[in-house]
This record gives sequence, structure tokens and C-alpha cells, in this order.
Amino acid sequence: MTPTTTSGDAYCLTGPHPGQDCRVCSSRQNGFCSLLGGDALARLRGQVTVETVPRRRILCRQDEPFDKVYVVQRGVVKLYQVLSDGRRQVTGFLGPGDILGGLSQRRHWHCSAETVTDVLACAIGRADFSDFLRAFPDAALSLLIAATDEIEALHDHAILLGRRNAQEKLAALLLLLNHRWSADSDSPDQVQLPMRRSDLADYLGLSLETVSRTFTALKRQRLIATPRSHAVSLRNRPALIHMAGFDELPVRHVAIGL
Amino acid sequence: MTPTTTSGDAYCLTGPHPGQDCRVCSSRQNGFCSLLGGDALARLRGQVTVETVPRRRILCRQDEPFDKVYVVQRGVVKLYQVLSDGRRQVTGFLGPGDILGGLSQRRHWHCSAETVTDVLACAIGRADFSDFLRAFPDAALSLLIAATDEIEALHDHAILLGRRNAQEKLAALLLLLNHRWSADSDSPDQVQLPMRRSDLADYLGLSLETVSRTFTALKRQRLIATPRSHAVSLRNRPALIHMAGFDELPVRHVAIGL
DNA sequence: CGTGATTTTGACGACACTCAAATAAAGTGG
DNA sequence: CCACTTTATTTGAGTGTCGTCAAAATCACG
Repeated sequence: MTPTTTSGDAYCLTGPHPGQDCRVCSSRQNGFCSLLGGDALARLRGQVTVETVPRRRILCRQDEPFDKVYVVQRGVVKLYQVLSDGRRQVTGFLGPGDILGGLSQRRHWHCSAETVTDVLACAIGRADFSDFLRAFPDAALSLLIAATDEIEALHDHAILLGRRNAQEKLAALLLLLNHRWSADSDSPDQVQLPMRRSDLADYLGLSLETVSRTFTALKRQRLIATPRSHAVSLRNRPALIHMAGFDELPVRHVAIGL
Repeated sequence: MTPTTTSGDAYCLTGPHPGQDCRVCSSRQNGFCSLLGGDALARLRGQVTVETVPRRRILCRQDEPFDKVYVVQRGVVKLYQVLSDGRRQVTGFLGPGDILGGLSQRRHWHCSAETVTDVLACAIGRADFSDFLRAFPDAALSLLIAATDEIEALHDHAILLGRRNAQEKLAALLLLLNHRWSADSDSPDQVQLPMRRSDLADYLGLSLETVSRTFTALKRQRLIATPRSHAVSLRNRPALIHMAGFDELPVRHVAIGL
């Protein structure tokens, strides 16, 4: 439970009052910070600022130079690219423990990022982060592994976009988000979907109407139920897994947004 | 020119007689090896074996444990995943200087890889490679940057798969491959496509028939010409760029396959 | 030159998109 | 707290792009 938050926002996964002391921050156990040793963490702490960002706020815009690296503590961020005519592709969702920002040749944001919920995040200057990785090669290596895992996740996204139909896409997404964000919660078959249908659509390469229709189709087949439109319960996980074409769910990793 | 090779295989981009001496290997200038310092390279050389692989040979299969890391010197490799019912998604093509293999949590191949042409590659044991990165933090950092660039490339692939139509997809692919493999060749508007139409289709999330139809459509619009079915010349680059929805081509980077 | 593989072209159908309206949910001010 | 407005989601009807199936044409290779 999360006693500090008001209502049933189960997508706020982290513990009480994080931000001041890493030892009580739940991202210490799971996310990026769990990859770090005590000395590395101590170094970072001195350079980090904790930011509270309300929902639907733009964190960064594609093609602008990047100044900061964020580590999400609480809440959900969506990453997206837009084509000149307005078509959008959501390239990922970030949750607690995930990283926004990194080291690319271009040193510019490649995606835009917008908070889906209220977000609590640690921020560090890009140059400081770069220096930090130089000073702690083990951390750099851990980050390289995370980046490699992110590449695998993006491969999975590619086969989803290129070779799955609407039902398979939605089934896969629900299983994936459940796996990332609710696997060890008190209601393991629940998924909170704080984002809008159009965000899901843009992640899945569908129109928002098709997403909506697909939700009702899955409900009719009794594979899921939606007590509220942003809360889904997986009623028949084996069938969903079969529909999604999964043989095993991917290893959990620290997601990276750029 | 490449006097050592027999015919007009312009997709063999590297120089003469690579493999024995890194100083005369053209991948020294462009690809993964260009990221390394002299001492790092010297360390690697002792552990590398040079492998010649004929075309259409499987290099690795998804879900098998990975034993080696390859650096492609010459030729083209395709990376793909298959769904249980046979649907395929090609997740990328590797050319000279690109890497196959890396450090993921799972330590298993995430894709299968097959040579499209005859391939010359340097191979190093996974454990040796891991040790190498630990011994040369600068190399690890360079690889992290490459991995980050690969993540950006995969984001671009996602928007291609999710939000572009057939013509836009093909235009984008032709520009991208031209940019990666022919930008500084003697015929800058040529693209060699050694892979089959079905491979292009599986990369673009289309059927091979649609790819073929789209080729003829682009030819009718005089945007391209195909003197041979595996050689394309870009006749109207601005129009192709506009069709693909590019404002700028991505930075060239060392591609990474897993 | 002949055989098999690959690519192209054609006809038809289906899945997902577009446009449009109705319903539901969330936010706002009295 | 409720009425009202705004935003988001669902549902419906019709269309179009791309997929499937099938056959012809072209290419590669022995």
C-alpha cells in the first residue's frame, strides 16, 4: 500500500516519502539505482535534484539538446515521436526505476517525453552523469547491460508493430505492463493504465477506435475485465499469453528513454 | 575499389585483404574497431579469430545461449525473430563494422541471424569480450554510446512500422541503407540490396507482394530505378526524403545485433 | 539451355482506418 | 455537492490499403 497518496492510484508503485534518503526509496531495490554500489550512489546523491512534475507536462522535446538525465521514482512517463503531419508513435512508457536520458552521439533528445501521471523523478545534469560513468566503470557496464536489454525490448516492440494483429497487440501490451508494474503487487492480475486510449493506440500502431473495439472484443471473450476504463484485470492469463504469442515474458530490466 | 573480390559485389565495402592486420582493415576506420584505442585493439587481436561464412548460413538462433561476439568486416547479415506460427520480423541488417552479440541479462540470443551474402567477421568469445570491456572502460563507454544510438535507430524503426504506409516505408529504407552503405562510395545514389524481397518485407512489416508492388510504384513515379532487381538507384532524392518524412538522416553509428 | 527459386502482376477479400454520433467520465464553477 | 462544460471513450457505418491466393514472368545456377 502507499499510504501517502490519496486514492487508488496503484500505478504509483514506490514506497512512502522517497526523494530525500536513497535508503528508503523503493527504486533503490528495483530500478537504475539498484545497479549501483554504495559509493557510486553516494557520489550521485550530491548532484541529484528531486523534481515533482504534474501530469501532462512535457519533460523534453525531440531534437532539443539534452541537459539532464532523469530517474523516475514514481508515476508514468510516455515517450513519443511525431511525424511532420502529426502522426505519432509512442516508443515506450517509463515507470519507477526507469531512466530518461543517456549518452548518444547527437546529444539531443530523440523522443519527446510527457508525464502521464504526476511524476517524482531524480534529475542530474548530463555532464555530471557522463563524468559519473567515467568515474564508476561498473556503473557504466551496468548501464550498458540495461541498454542491451532495452534493445531487446525494442526488438519485441518491432515484431509487435510489424507482425501482430490488433488483438495480439493489445494482449501483449497488457501482459507486458502487468509484468513490469504489477507483478509483485497485492493484486497480481490487475493492470493500471493511466495513459489514454490514444496513447495505447500510438504505442501499438493502431487507431484509438480500434483499440477501444479491441478492448470490448477481449472483454466479450472474457479474457479481461475493465472495472474502470483505466484499470484492467487479466481474467484468463494463459489465453492472453497464447494470443500474444509469448512463450516466456521478457526479463525485467531498467527501461531507457532517449 | 575492391580488387580481391570477383564481380560487382558493391555491398562488400571494406578494403583489400582484411583480417590479418587491423591497420589495413577498413573497419578500423568506420565500425566498432574505430571506437577503440591502439592498446585496446592490441588486446582484442590476440583473442579474435577471423571467420569466413558463406551466404545463407545461420550465425545464431534465438534463445540459444550466446558464446561469441562478432564484428562484421564484410558482407551483410540479417537479424530476425519468428513467431510460433512462422510470421517473421526482420529487426535489422548488419554490415561492415557492425556488432553481433553483446551483454544482455539473459545471455541468450534474442534474434536469429543469417548471412545474406558471404561474410567475413572477427569473432571473440563472450567471456573474453566481457573481460575486455572490464579492462578497458573507455571501450565500454564507447559501446554504451553505440548501444544508445542503436536504441534511437530502433525508435525510428518503430515509427516506420507503426505509422508509415508502404511507400513511405520503402522510401525510408532505401534512403537509410544508402546512407549506411553507399554514402561515401563512388556511386552515391546507388543502393545494393543483396537481401530478398521477403527480407525487406519482413523488415518493413509488409507482405513481399506489397514490397514488389511498391517498387514498381516508386519506379513509375521516377523516384528510383532498378537496373537489376538487387540494385537500386535513387533518381530523386529530395522527393524520396519528403516521402519518407525525414527532416534529417540519422547519425551513422555502429549497429548492434543481439 | 533447362530447372528451380525469386520476383512481378492480377483478382479478390479482410482487417483496420476514417468520419460521425452517442455515451461516459473528468473537470469546473456556482 | 450538483449542474454544466469539456474531454475521453465507445459504438456504428462505410471505405481503403494492404494481405492472401494464384499465375505469369524473370532471374540464378548447374
